[in-house]
Amino acid sequence: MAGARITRVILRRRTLRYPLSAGFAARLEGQTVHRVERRAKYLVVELSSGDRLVMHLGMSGWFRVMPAQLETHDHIVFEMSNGKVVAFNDPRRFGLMLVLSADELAGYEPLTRLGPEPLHKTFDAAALAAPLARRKTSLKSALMDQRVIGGLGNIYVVEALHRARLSPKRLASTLVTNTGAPRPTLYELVDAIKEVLREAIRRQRRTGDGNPFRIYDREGEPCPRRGCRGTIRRISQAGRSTYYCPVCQR
DNA sequence: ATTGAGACCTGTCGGC
DNA sequence: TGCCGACAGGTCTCAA
Repeated sequence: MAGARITRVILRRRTLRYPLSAGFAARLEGQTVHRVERRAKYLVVELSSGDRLVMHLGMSGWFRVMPAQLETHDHIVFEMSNGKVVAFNDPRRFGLMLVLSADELAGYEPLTRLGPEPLHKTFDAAALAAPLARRKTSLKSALMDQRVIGGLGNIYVVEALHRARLSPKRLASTLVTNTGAPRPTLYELVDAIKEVLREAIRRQRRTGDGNPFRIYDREGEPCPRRGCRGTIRRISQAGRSTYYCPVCQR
């Protein structure tokens, strides 16, 4: 899409998580896409008009480029001046699309509230220490909070905690000393978070052949850590499934 | 102010 | 085969 003009927007469904605003398509048609950026789990498309198209995939949203044919849940279709057709497919309709002016974007709370980007150069143990110290909840729940760190979801929190050998049930504040300094385990967690994300980006997609994760959705399987004899367990935390090894994650 | 539960939707899967 | 409940990658709102 970047560099091309949006020639037509087809709304096959006018409501995703929210109803699309009146004039949604009109504000997009005729605009050239200057760039496509990402902030946490939000996609932000900068248009020649100065407007921004903000999108979120929710749970089940994804894009197909040049689909052979449109399917049931292809709710929004972008036709581009370079001939590309991009379809947004989202069965559960937890996804989101809206057009904001630059000013509106700057004040858009879901974005302004977000915590730091885990792959940004300045993200480190010190950046996590303060928000974790304040929390009275589990480490798992704290990392799921987008104000603490922007862009980690259930799968990658689970994977990072296993890699860092940290129990998801541990109190978030136990990774920080009483003077507010990161404990050694917090440095390991930060490294683990960066690793799981970089690996996921390298892999490009969740599904290829089977489950690509070490822990996620592997209840009952042996812990993959070398030398560990534990069995992966599934528990529920704040309504979400957590997978972990009770033997090596402490 | 923080936290967890429930809601929003549809599809899939396992058990009976 | 068919039905039913549980569960799914996220976020918002609400009550405690």
